Amino acid sequence: MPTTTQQRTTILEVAREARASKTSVSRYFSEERERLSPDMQTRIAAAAQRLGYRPNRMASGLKGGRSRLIGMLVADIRNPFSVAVMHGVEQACRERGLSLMVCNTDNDPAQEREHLALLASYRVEGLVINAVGSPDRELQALVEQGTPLVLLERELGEVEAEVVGLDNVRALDMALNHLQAQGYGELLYLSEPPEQASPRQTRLTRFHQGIAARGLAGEVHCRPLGDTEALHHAIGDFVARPSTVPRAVLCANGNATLAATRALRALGARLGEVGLLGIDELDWCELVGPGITTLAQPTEAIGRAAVECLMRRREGGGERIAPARRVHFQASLIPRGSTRR
Amino acid sequence: MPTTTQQRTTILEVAREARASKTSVSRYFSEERERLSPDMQTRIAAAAQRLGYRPNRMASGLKGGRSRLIGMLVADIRNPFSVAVMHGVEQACRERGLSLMVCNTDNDPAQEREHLALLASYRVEGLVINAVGSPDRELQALVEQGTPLVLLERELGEVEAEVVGLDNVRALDMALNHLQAQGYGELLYLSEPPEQASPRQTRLTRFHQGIAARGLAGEVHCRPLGDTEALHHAIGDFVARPSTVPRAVLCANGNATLAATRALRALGARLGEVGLLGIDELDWCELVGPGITTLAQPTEAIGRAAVECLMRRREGGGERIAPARRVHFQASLIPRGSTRR
DNA sequence: ATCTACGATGGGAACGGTTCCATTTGTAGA
DNA sequence: TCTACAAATGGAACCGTTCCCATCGTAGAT
Repeated sequence: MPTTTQQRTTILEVAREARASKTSVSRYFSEERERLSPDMQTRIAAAAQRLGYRPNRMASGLKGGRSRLIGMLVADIRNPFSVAVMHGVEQACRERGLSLMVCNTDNDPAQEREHLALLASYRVEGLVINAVGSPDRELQALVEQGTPLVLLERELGEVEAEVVGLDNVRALDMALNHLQAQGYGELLYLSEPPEQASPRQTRLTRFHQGIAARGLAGEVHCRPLGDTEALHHAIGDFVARPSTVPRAVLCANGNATLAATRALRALGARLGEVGLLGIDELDWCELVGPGITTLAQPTEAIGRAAVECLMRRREGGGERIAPARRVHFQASLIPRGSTRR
Repeated sequence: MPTTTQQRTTILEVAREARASKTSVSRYFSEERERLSPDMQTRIAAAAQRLGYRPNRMASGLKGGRSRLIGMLVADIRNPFSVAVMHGVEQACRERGLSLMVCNTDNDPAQEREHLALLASYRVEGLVINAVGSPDRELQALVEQGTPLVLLERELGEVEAEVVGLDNVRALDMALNHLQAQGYGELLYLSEPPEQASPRQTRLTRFHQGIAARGLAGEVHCRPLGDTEALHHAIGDFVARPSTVPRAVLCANGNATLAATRALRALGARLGEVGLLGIDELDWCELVGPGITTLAQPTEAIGRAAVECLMRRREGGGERIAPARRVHFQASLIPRGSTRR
């Protein structure tokens, strides 16, 4: 009883069926379809339909052909923000007839390198990167290979690539303005440890500048969020300290907001009495206590913009004229009860 | 000024550098490494290292060789449950030296077909599928082509493939037992419209059986969750209706839990007084009000199991002996304040 | 009428691997 | 000493495309 491992139809079979050469069939499935006579086109279409032909991407990827594939490297797939951006990327790709291949690096620089190499070997036509580490070498190789790159949020060393992301400076200003307007005078800034040139770094710096400019008191807790003990301790101290000025916690991203909310809950703090403002809007922010005030990022727009940059680059072809640019998006404030006293 | 489109190193260059044939180099990077003499191995390793060689997956995938690629089709990437499973899949893949290519279908059957074809054209060695529609034809083609399939949760028509997922019957029993034990006597079951053979269907059926067996009163709301108005109306009615028996809402998945929480909040209902139990554990369930009781799925385990099935199938090769199996996982109850009166 | 140009098509050499099969060499058994 | 066999290695065909270049008409220019 032979296993019917039916072979997929190849371009050659279609060619035979359509009484054409494989070159013509190849053309039909590429950008050069119009170069074929109408008669030829219908013949090929019919034959391909009849045989259920689909070009083998492996083969075409091999011989320099366009892969119609975009790669995306995500640092943490479990972060809703990343997923939302990814969704925007996806939609933009679909509209252009591109497919998206997503790799998650799980915040591990080693895996980042690994996956970058993988994507390169698939000859992706463009790459959207949300980096953890600094895989400069790999990225430089990709650039030299001619692959357009777009970095999310984070600029990387020497690599010549556009950066798409939030206008972090203005976002922090918005947050501080709001907190000050609501009467909070002592702030605790909560962030994961900022690496070099990351948005975390930008936000942190602006926090310092911002409180100085406004005459607010502020302190900072930058530890891995996994260290719950340190976190609870820090927040507990901050909340319990005797003072006449209302206090608020400012969270640098969604994970920080989650951690802070947990800590405040454990401490029995009333939201609003202790202010809480988070960067990144999440499903549940409206549901906790009086609602958590957030600064929402236009995630879909960021994703779409990334793909647009990619495409623009690709058109530009070898031209190295366009210098690496930064595309900034504005956050929008969603005020809720957690910053109302 | 020529663009330095530096070529990637090929197997041939490594072979030259190592004073070996490309066959040997190929062997070194495949399962047959031990067939090479120790001396040869070190030479090749050194050369590859020196030149930064990485095999081109496109090329190897072409000539019958294994692509070392697993595909995953996700119905809704924004669903945290899907992402969690995906994370399990990813880890299992990594441990086996496989790469994972993820496609999101955004709950659109058309895209589902499209992406399935795409993955097929990349000659993936296995496919983990979280289906929306019923792309039987495409799946059947893949099966005949010899690609191992694993379906998440959902069984599909004729397709011969393993199914990995929750033991929905027992999960519902657990939920009902808990609610009854906590004294809730009238239940509202909230679900998105169940399609054929979906886990939603299984859960719904068991709900009906379960309340009958326990002598509970129950009703069902199965509408798209996007229809907020209908939802609020239904929950409002349920809550406001005069009755002496405590009432609870049972949510069929994470999305339903979110929608129900919003509705209850809008209605000003106190959680616990009106019971709430959701299937799927989410980050925020512990944070809302007195905490929301959930039935957690072992998401990572499900993901890992899916990959294991795939690999087992692949070993089995042409053997069609092993019939399509179902791998069941047990949910675990996380009791919180939303089911405490 | 001849030349040129261009549009439509096809032939065949890559692309970078894998794999079948042949060759070389070392060694144990007869 | 001869044979047999296994281990180590290399040569070359092949996988399914794309792309360069050649071919063949035919229409417009000279």
